[in-house]
Amino acid sequence: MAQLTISEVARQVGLQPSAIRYYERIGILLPAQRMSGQRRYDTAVLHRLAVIQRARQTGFMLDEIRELFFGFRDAAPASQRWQKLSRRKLAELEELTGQIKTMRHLLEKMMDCCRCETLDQCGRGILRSGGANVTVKPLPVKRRTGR
Amino acid sequence: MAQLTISEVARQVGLQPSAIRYYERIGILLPAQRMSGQRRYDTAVLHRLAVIQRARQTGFMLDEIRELFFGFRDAAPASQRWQKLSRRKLAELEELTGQIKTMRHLLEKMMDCCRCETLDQCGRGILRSGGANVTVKPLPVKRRTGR
DNA sequence: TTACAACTTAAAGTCGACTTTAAGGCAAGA
DNA sequence: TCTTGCCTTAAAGTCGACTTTAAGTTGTAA
Repeated sequence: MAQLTISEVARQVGLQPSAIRYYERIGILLPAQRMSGQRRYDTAVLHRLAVIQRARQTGFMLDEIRELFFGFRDAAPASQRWQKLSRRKLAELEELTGQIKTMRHLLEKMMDCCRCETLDQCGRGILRSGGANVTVKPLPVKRRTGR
Repeated sequence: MAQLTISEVARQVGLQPSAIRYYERIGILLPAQRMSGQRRYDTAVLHRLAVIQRARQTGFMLDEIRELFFGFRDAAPASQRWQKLSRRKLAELEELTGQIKTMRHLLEKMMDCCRCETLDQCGRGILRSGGANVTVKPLPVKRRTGR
């Protein structure tokens, strides 16, 4: 079977080689065999990385992905693993959706109703409506995360 | 007018004193007056912080908040400032909502349709359906961010 | 006087997922 | 032999919003 170098694998799955080394280091990819010190992969790693990418696409963090691979008894079928993790993740996503909806409502109210001349006035209004002691959940809206 | 210490201000707005010092350092709060070295605030700072909190609640990052305060000609009314920034933020939130919807669809498909025995099989399936080269936008689903 | 609480600063640490850097190894081609 | 190009590692850097730590200051109470 064809042995792939790390950069071939990276190219095929759309990652940087450094990301693949990182995955190995934190234990979501098993250590690759070496040919005179260099990693050589067979095509099975592409399946593994496809699963990792799919999991990342659906909001899983790397330690949840580790759980997907290693957090079950060995015989547990893939479908069951996905079931469990997906259920949890869907709940998280629903909560997140709710938070975003709240933010949108607030923003729209702000846009439609704010007639303030100064931000100080604005602040007074927010304080009066008791809106300042609502706990702030920063909601990590990352920009330009793409490579 | 009553002069507040930093921890009184912090308590009233639900922040840590260190956060307020941080805001001053990065320039979204003006340097406070000092009484023998210690910061003393008058109640106007509460309005200022209310605006900051409201902006954080609606997804603004600290440099956007700086823009809200200092990124306009001085005479620009608060309502106009909110208009501009909110329009932008709403667009961002809509995009985010779309991303989450995509993730949910993928997750549900995974839950309903995956009959795989092994994750390797899963990966093969994902590869076949061309799902691995979709660019991954990590979507920072932070957990336990609240103190 | 001594203890204490609350403040000050600069610098470093945190979280997650990587990337970048620095220093070096190894094989193929000119 | 030397260069080129790809590989290796460990360690440090990045981003955002803070917090924590270490070391020192100030005012008040016992």
